[in-house]
Order: sequence, then C-alpha cells, then structure tokens
Amino acid sequence: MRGENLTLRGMRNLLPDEKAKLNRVESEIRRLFNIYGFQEIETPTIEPLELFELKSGEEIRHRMYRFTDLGGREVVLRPEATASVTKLVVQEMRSIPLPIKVGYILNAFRYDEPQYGRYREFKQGGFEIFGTKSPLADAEILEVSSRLMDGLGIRDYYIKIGHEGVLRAVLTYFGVEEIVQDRVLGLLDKERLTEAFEILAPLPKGLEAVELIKSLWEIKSRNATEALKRAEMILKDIPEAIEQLNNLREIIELAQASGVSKLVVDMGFARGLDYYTGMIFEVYAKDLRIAVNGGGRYDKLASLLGWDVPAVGCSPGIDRISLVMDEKVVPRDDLVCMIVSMVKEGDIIAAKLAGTLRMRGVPTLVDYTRRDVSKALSYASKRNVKYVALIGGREVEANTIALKNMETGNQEELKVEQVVEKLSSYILKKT
RNA sequence: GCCGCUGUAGCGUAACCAGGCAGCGCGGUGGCCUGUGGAGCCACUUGUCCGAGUUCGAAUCUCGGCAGCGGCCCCA
Repeated sequence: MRGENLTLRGMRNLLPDEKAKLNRVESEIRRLFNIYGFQEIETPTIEPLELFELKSGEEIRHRMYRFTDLGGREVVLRPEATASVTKLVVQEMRSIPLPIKVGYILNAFRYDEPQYGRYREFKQGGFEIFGTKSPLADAEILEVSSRLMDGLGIRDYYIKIGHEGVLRAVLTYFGVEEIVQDRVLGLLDKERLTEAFEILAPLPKGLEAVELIKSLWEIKSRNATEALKRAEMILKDIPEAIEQLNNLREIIELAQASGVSKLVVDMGFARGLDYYTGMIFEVYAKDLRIAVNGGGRYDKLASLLGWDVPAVGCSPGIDRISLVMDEKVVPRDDLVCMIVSMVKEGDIIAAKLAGTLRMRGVPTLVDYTRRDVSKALSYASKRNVKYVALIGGREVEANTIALKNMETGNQEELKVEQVVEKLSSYILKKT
C-alpha cells in the first residue's frame, strides 16, 4: 500500500485553497436561494437504476457508476441531479402550494475520461421551478444564472440560448416520431449534422425537414431580435413552431428586462438530456470550451414519475465555475491572534486568554510547541496571523501579555483585559 | 472509446538530448545560539512509477504496462 496512489482516477482530494474557492461558489448559490426564494433540499447519492433509465439520454446512461447492492437491487450513483430532485418533488411535495421552488447543492458521478474541468465526481448546484409554464419562470432561471456569474466577479461570459420546442415542432410537423427526434436532437447537440440528416432524409418528408433544420442551424447571433426575425421567416408555414418561437421571444424579452444582457441566440442548439421540451441554455465563461452551467424547461419529466407538472431549472457546475471565478472574491484565512506561552507557568494564562478571545469571536491559535520564539513567529507569519500574544517568565511575573503586531512589528505590554478589548474591537472594525 | 504530452524524496525541481558517485530548494524531525535575527548554523529524514530488453554499466536508450495531465467526443 505504501507509496501507491490511493486516490481513484477522476476523484480529487481538495486542498484548502481549492476548497475555499468551491465554498465561495456554494455560498453565492445559497445566497441566491435566499434572494429568489428557492428552498434547499437534498436527495440520496445512491438511486435505483430505473430512475435514470427514464429520460437521461444515452450518453449519460452508459457512463453511470452502476452496481448491484447486497440486497440484489440494481443501483447507481446519481449521474445528475434533475431526475432525483424531480422524483423528490413528485413523491414528497404534492401538498405544497404551487409553484414549488427548490434548490440544491449535490455531488454527482459519471465515468467519463477525466480532463480539464471534468472529474468523475463533481458538484452541481441547482435551481428548479415546478408548477408553471409561465415564461416569467424561464426568464427567472436565466436571471439567476446571470447573477451567479456577476456575484462571483466573472465578467467574461455568455449564455447560449435555444429552444428544443421549436426543433421538436418542426420534426413533428414533418411526421418524425419522438424516439427518432431524441436521436436527431442528440446528434445535433454533438454537431454531427451529417449523421442527423442521414436519419431524416429517407423519411417521407425528410428532405424538406433537412432543408429547414439546416437553415435554422445557421442562425447564431448576439442580436436576439434579428435572430428571431430570421427564424420567423423560415418557420412561417409551421404554426406550432411559430408558437414555440414566440415563447422563446417572450422569455428573452423578460430576461433582458430583468437585466440579463449576455444572451447569444442559437436556433440549432440542442442538449444531450432527452427530457428538455422548451427553452434550453448553457453558460460559457472566458475561453473555457466547456459549459459552466446548463438548463432549460422540462415539462414532461415529472409526469413520467407520476405527476404531470411543468418545470424549468438549471444546474451550475460548481467545480467549473471555480475554475473561472475571480480569485479576489475568495475570502482568505483571517486568523487574528496566536498565543505563545514560553514557560509552563504561562499555560493557564494562555488557555484563559484563548477561551475568552474565542468566545468573543476572535479567530485564535494557541502554539502548543514551546519552540523558539523566532520559530513561533515564523509559523505565525506563514499562517498570516495578525497579532502574536507572547507569555514568558517576565509577563507571568508582571501579570501582563506582550502583544506583537505582525504587520508593523510593534510590541506593547498589556493587561489581559486590554488584549481582549483591543482584539475584539479589531474584528468589529473589520466587518 | 480514441489521440498527444509527462512520470526523479512529502512537495517543487537538476542531471536525461550526448549512459558513468542522483544534486538543490521548500517541508518535517532533532540539536546549537540564555525571549522576537518573522532568522541563522549543524545533523538527520526521504527518491529515479512498474516490468522486460540493450549495455561492463540505465534516472538517461528501446519496448510493454500503469498513472497523471491535456485534446477529441460529450457533459457540470
């Protein structure tokens, strides 16, 4: 065992700096739960296999951590959160007044090849709204996604937005079955147009469908109005598609009204998860080629689980956001005091002082080592401690404490109460 | 699943191309300097990813494995 790497491929040990960044993302997400009225919930890490066989999409399904438990059940480590959360709402929250707004921060597992920003265990936040088809809800999901980026100091990002309903309406109009639709949309998602068109072409009205989707695919623009106008021209003979397009237009207008400014309309955009039915989006940041957040409307998923209720939501990737966030928003360690007792007789005073300071909320370290003063100071300096309280023979004798300011190097002889007073007011000033 | 790059002490690195004593920094432990030199000095600590091959001799060259990182694909 010794010397072997005991961490599994794709798993991570999180060191203090990394963990601090993740915590900062999580606290921003929780702050938004509060401001937008999402109630936080948690679901089991291990779920029955059937739950994800419903509508998770081929790609995710064959990358699940899957095993038989000791009771002979086929189980999986959740590969994503939406299905679990939907199940929770369907099973446990039927008596709650609609709309239901739930939030979560959960880990998920996928047996992918690890690479930059992709791990086999990763953490997702989530915002989900159940019980309304109103475009206001869709827009609010976009709004909260946007605020999350802003709140973490990320300026360089955009939201790619499309509409699965438009594409599905077009395919339905040309008589394509739903199962075939899933496959075609899956291929569009992978930008494998040729293969998608090969499936469509042999169908009765296949060639027309290919033509139309091809021209929709070409609409990608930062100018939403212009993009929507072009789409309207293309879709004008398909009323169902126009209806979906109007839904998208409304969502975009509402989102823009609430301050979402970084939308890029992409009419050919599809997502790998089969359960999306309406507006869909992904958030991209900096030069990262991977999405840091994704979501959309999924009105049919809940009914598969026993309750026909519409839903819209998103899942920010906490690990990925931490890769692009501004490090300046991450709070640093803020140790205020380290107490060094140089002689045994000082230990009681040190313990008393430490206890009092901590009760007052002053972050305090006690040096246990009886090492050289210079080594203790060196440690304090590396831990970024603001003050060091020294208690040696002389201080015990005089009933004082030598308080050294590590930034200025100044040192003063103070009574215990004066030290407590000074450090308490120091932390008050900081906040 | 495919492709590329890289594996030297706990961590970061040198020596690799051009084979010949594995060195340095950080850290850790112990000691010295009589309490602030946020140090210094001394000692100790620990290593060539694994396996085969070539060679008098391999960290170094060759092959295979494994791992890490990154890319494709896809997603968070």
